[in-house]
Amino acid sequence: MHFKDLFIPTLREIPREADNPAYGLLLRAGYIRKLSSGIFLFLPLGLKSIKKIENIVREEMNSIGAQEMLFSALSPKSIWEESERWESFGNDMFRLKDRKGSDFALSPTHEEIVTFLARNEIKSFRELPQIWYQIQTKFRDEPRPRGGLLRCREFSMKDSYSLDMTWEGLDISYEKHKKAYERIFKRCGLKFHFVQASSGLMGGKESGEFMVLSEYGEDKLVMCPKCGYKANKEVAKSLPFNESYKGEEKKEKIYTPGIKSVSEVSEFLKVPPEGILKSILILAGEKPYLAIVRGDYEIHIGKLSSVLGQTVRIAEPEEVENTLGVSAGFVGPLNSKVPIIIDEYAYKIEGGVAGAGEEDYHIKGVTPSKDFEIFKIEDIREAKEGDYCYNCKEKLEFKNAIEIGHIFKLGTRYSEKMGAYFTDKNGEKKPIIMGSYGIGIGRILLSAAELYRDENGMALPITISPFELHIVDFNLDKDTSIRIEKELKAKEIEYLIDDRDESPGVKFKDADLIGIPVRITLGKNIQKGIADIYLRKEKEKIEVTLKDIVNKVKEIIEEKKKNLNDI
RNA sequence: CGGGGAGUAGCGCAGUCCGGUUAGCGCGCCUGGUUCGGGACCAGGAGGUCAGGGGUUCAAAUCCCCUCUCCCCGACCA
Repeated sequence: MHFKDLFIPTLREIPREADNPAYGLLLRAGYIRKLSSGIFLFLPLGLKSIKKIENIVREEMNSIGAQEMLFSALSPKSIWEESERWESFGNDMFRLKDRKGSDFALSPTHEEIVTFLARNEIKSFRELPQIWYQIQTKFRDEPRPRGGLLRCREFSMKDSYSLDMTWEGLDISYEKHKKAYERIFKRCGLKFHFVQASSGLMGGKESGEFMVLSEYGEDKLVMCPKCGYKANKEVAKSLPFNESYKGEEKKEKIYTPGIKSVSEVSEFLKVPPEGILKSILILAGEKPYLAIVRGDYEIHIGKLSSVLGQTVRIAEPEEVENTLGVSAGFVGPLNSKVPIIIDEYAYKIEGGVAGAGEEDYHIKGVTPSKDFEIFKIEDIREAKEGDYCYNCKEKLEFKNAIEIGHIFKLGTRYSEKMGAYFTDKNGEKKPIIMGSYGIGIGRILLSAAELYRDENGMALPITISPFELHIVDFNLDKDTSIRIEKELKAKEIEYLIDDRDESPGVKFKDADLIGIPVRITLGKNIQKGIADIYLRKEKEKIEVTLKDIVNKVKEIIEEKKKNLNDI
């Protein structure tokens, strides 16, 4: 391919909208353009990369027996009502009406659609298991799109769904996906981590995420450098960095007018935050609970949701007053009217401070293990910087990361709600056991750009680079160029030849920016029968005779591909 | 949804506070010439509803009101 024949609008400067370097590079290198917040156009180079990524995904999905399909982007309200997600997706779902006024969604994910297909078509255990996948555009009306391809409102995703008849079967499907994902990301040249994750809105039993470390990532990873424990902060278990609080156990009610927050109480009563029982009213559906954590921690809605088996939210101030008859800030666990879920470390407090459950009063000397009735003792606090590893007590590391893949064991949530049942060997009707597995295609590109960028541009892994070879041609000897091009074609090397009438500097700068991993320069050395090979990432220059150059390049390319593809 | 910032040529920006020639600069673009191993040089040139709408004024990029778009931060932790 000739540079002139491709639309590659490179930019000299970083567009102002680029909020992270990798995104800035993709814009500058002419891979993508933004149409609107969180909505992108893929230009020739970007599309070529995306297609290569998709093909790797396809190959690996097919290798585990997954079958490619294509579902619809539009979906009717009715199936979302069946799963009760028309509500729970809330504003994140793009909705529209057809001419008759019926409601539709631009699908943010496809569990409902798969379940619809499965319940209509899968009748017998003989038809199971199945793994179905597609590469499709998803739509999510993100409250705040950002980072270019990081968080989009319209984005391409590979999503697959496993249908099994047993829980053991689900475990196998999950493991298959995990292995396939590892191969996919390795072949795409990414350095990644597999971590425990939360299943959030999807619902389900177990889930794991594939993460690429990056300071621009939106997810927080918790990692133990010693034992290798890795988890998303949303589910991370940890040990508090300080000892459990022991205070005076004599109870004393203290007048604390207007003193509400932990920091205010801490200062006013001269008690450290870890000696304060922070009581927060949460609602699981209609049902209220009091969640208690140590004052130096935050409660974690996700963990609470999994403890209670349903989505919970923190009550509004008015709801607090209506339910407990006291304003937020003085809520306390003594004589609580609602069941108490206490964090395992708040439970260890002896003689701590809590709200008195009475306006403008706090109470000292509270010991959870003696003073009030407890519904559950659980880990419901958010891990924080400074905490120690639950397993080995090493200090945990907190790092930002980009989520590139997520695998879930869904279980029977969708099949039961939507009626996807099969008949087993014994003639019994059973819900299909499902799994759901996603990969963000665009995020792979962005992550690669992030991982392999330098001050001049990027150096994409050869497997996902739009081309394998970039030729900077100074047009000094047409015959040689033509001959080399012929040879490249014969050897099936994907090349981009820059024979534009531009100054050398411009061509080199563009080549560095675009990031094709192998380059040859056809310049002055041609007269001596020599051309230069330059390895973009390694920044190595090799001089080779014109006679051997194509063979040498082929060798390098094959070597690079082998390193990534051999698993 | 709340708060902050921004919108001026394809891109990056100045000008706006304090209204007043023909709205500038760098890069890019076009023409001609010279160059040609790291974003070349010379000469000439094109390109603007100053986000949109309304208002104030003799006069608005500049002041006021409304709308749209984009970016950043936050979103109930008592």
